[in-house]
Formats: sequence, structure tokens, C-alpha cells
Amino acid sequence: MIIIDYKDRRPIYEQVVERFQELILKGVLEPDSQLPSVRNLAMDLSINPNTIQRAYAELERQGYIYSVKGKGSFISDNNHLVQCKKDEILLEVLQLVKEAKEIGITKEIFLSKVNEGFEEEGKDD
Amino acid sequence: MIIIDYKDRRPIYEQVVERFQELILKGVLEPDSQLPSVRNLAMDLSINPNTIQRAYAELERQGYIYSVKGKGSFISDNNHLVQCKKDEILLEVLQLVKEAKEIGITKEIFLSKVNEGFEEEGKDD
Amino acid sequence: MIIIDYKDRRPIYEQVVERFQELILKGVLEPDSQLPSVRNLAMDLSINPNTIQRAYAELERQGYIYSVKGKGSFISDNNHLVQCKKDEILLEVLQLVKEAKEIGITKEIFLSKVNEGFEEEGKDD
Amino acid sequence: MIIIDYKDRRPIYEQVVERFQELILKGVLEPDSQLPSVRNLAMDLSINPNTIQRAYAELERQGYIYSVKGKGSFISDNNHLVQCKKDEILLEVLQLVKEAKEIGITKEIFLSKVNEGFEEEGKDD
DNA sequence: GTGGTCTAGACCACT
DNA sequence: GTGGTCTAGACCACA
Repeated sequence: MIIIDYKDRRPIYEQVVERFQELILKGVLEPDSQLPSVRNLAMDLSINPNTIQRAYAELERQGYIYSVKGKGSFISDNNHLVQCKKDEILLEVLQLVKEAKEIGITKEIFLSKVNEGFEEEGKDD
Repeated sequence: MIIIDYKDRRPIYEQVVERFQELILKGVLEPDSQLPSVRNLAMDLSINPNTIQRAYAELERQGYIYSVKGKGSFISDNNHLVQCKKDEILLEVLQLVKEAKEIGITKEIFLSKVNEGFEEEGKDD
Repeated sequence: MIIIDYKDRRPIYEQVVERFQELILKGVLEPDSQLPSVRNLAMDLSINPNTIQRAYAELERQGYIYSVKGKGSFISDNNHLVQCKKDEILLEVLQLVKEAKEIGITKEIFLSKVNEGFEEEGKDD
Repeated sequence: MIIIDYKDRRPIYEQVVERFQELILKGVLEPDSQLPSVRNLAMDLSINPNTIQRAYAELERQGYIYSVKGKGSFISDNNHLVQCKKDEILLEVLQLVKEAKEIGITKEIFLSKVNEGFEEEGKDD
């Protein structure tokens, strides 16, 4: 479920965080379900427990999960987070359009690429 | 022309590289014109010459500039670069559409944001 | 009567302690009345009896309850406790004023906030 | 300038964070001035550099400082932070008033304590 | 068993 | 020199 790419320049804990964000936002991990324990996941991925701990701490800070000492870590309710993520993506759209305009990409070319993206309906990995 | 933001978390050399890329791609810096010398630019920006050296090396590696021993560094022809950048942006469009679809943003909402971006015609900083 | 918030970062036993303190200080639980048994309360809240045990021990240590071997735990007389709590709150007032002064909150602003708080007469949850 | 209290139940990194917040909010540490390096401060306090690193990371996350790789950590502009802190304190005032009312502290007693706090004019440690 | 903190020591990227 | 990441291993609080 979680894959570490050692060639990736980003730190491991960040990759773990991002992967969980994806799984949570897509609803693969349901609210209040339990995450693997810090130690278990660390063993599975053959990385240090502290690294997982850091990833979980970051996810908790961002509101994706909540942790209870002695019990474990659990998925938060994701309604609010999904809305935030949507807003974030739409903001990126604006920035990308701006960049595109500056370098001379026409609205037609841009839109055709957007359509191309939306066409691939089944491929929702 | 170049502004360093020390509060930006990215390394300084990367900020310098990005700024030059922008200026070159937009055609502000014309092909074959000379860049400021490493030492001068370092003094102007009050940063370490090594940092500028590294930025120039990176720009050369990416084909944005070329250096002539004993003469200095010069802007490369940007036709090819502009095309690369366009392709890069269109690829980003596809990726963004993919992300948007996965989180449940409809094509309508996405397109309306794209239009909003293209509407702001005057604001081409 | 007791609600556990698992998303609360504080340990469960602490939440139980605090809730009982509230109920005792407000007089909802009358002096010498009996508390639910450790086992029963643990079952009701679906938590570990050890956790309740710890909460009761803490409440006894602080003088909120007393336990009789073989009979159970009982609410202490709350007169003295109420006075302690009042002193405690007034001490917090002093500390808060100190903090406020240091950061530049004027007496006027502070007092208006205090009045605002005392105005809301009905909302005594 | 920074004192660690080992009897304090809170983690060391949190004590460091809080102390710096105080110094920054009070304006003792001026914007853009440099903090001691992670290693130096760790040596001075005889604690592990990682602990200081964590404190600095937390301060950066909260916007109190900004760090530049290879250069050091610096104080952020604190105007915004002061306002946030003021709002936070005024909210605490409301909560304290609520608690006070519930336990039977009269407005008169509360206000006299507030006045007592504001009277001690010189003692601004 | 769980999460959370801390230490000691290493390595990397950046200036 | 600086900050940032990671590992290995320890200890604590909590359930």
C-alpha cells in the first residue's frame, strides 16, 4: 500500500505522509479505522520507527489522523479535508493557466489538453 | 531583476536558476546576450559567489545558457527551450486533471476555473 | 454523564478525572453518594478497567472522592474543594492579566472582554 | 536566556519553543536577527541537537522563525503573530470568566482580581 | 501492546 | 560552518 522510492529526492517521511493523504482523501482508508502501528509499518517498510513516527505526527498536525497513546492512530473524518484539497487544486489550475499564458500557450491548446485528461474516463488508477 | 527571498524554503541557487529561466523563456534576456559575471552578480545580491556559480552551472546543464572560457556566460537560443517548457506545462495540465478527477472535481468546475484564468487578460505580470 | 473524546490528545484517565471534578464541584454529584464501580463504569464506556482505576485513584489523591474497602467509592464533601477551585481560578486570572499586559493588551480591552463574558447570563451550560 | 526545567512534565522541545515564542512576541528578539545555531544552543543547554532541531522546526511551522539551509535560523516579522496571540489571550479570558461564573465567583470578586493584576505596574519581568 | 520523547552519531545539501 | 534527514536504541506514559 505504501511504497518508498529511494531515488526520490524528497525525504522518506514526506513520501509516507503524501501516500496516506492520497489514500485518506480518496476514501480508501475509512474514518476511524486504525492505521498500522508505528513499529509494524516501520518493519514492513524496513525503515526506522522514528521516521514513521514523524510522518504520523505530520499527518496528525494536518488533521488527517488522530493518535491515542496506548491505543494507536486512527483516520480522521475527511469531509473538511476533501474540500480543502479541492480548493488547493483549483488554485493550482489558476497558477498553471497563468504560466501557460505567459509562455504563449493558447486557450485552445490548453483546453484540448484538459479535455484529453477528462476523456480517459476509466483510467482512475 | 533577481530577487532573493530568504524566507523561501528553497535553496538560493534554485531561486536564482528559476528566475533566470523565467527571464529567458519570456524573452526578456535575448539570445547571445551576456549574463552578469559570477562575481558581480554575487556582489549585487550580497550572496556567496559559489552559490551563483552553482546556479550558472545548473542553467548550463539545462541548456539555458552557455559559457565561453575567459569571456563569460551567454543566453542560449530559447526556441527549443520554450517548446520544452510548453510540453512540460501541458504535461502538468494532464496530471492536475487526473488529481482533480480522483478527488471528485467535475469537468464543469475545472473548466470554469480555467476560463477564469484566461479571462484575466491584462494581468500578465 | 461521562463522555470520552478519543480525538482529544489528553489521556483518557485525565478526561474522566476532569469530568468528575466538574460534576462534583457543580454539586451534580452529592456528597457521600456512591460512584459507579470501576468495573461497571469501564463496561459502560467500553474502556479498560485499569484506566478507570487510575482516574479514581487520582480523584482520591486530590480529595474529590474517598473509597471504602469492600463498599466502593464515594463523593467527598465539596465545600473545601470549591474554595480551592475558586482560589485556583483567581490565580489564573492574575497570570492571564500578566500575560496580557506583557503583550500590550490595555486594561480597557481586557475589561470589556470580561464584561462580555459576564453579560452572557443565560448561557450557563 | 533559555532555561530547561527537567522537573517540568512537558517535553524539552516544547519548553524551548515556548520560551522563544515569549522572547519573540515581547520583541526581545528582533525580526531578521539570527538565532543561535542548532548545534551551539544544544551544547549550551547540554541537550541533543535533534531536540533543538525539533523545537526550531516547530517554531518555523508556526511562523515564528524561518530557516535557511547553510545560513542559519532567523526571527520572522512578528506583527501578525502578536495579533494572533492577543486574540488567543482574549479568548482565554472568556473561557476563564465562564468557569468562574459556573463555580460561583461574582463579577465583583473577578474584577477586583483583574484590577489587582493591572495595578502591579512596574513588575513587568 | 500503543504512541511520544530523547540521545548519539551519521550523512546530505547548502553557503 | 549551517539546517535537515535518518538510524539505532533507549525510556516513559498510557491502555
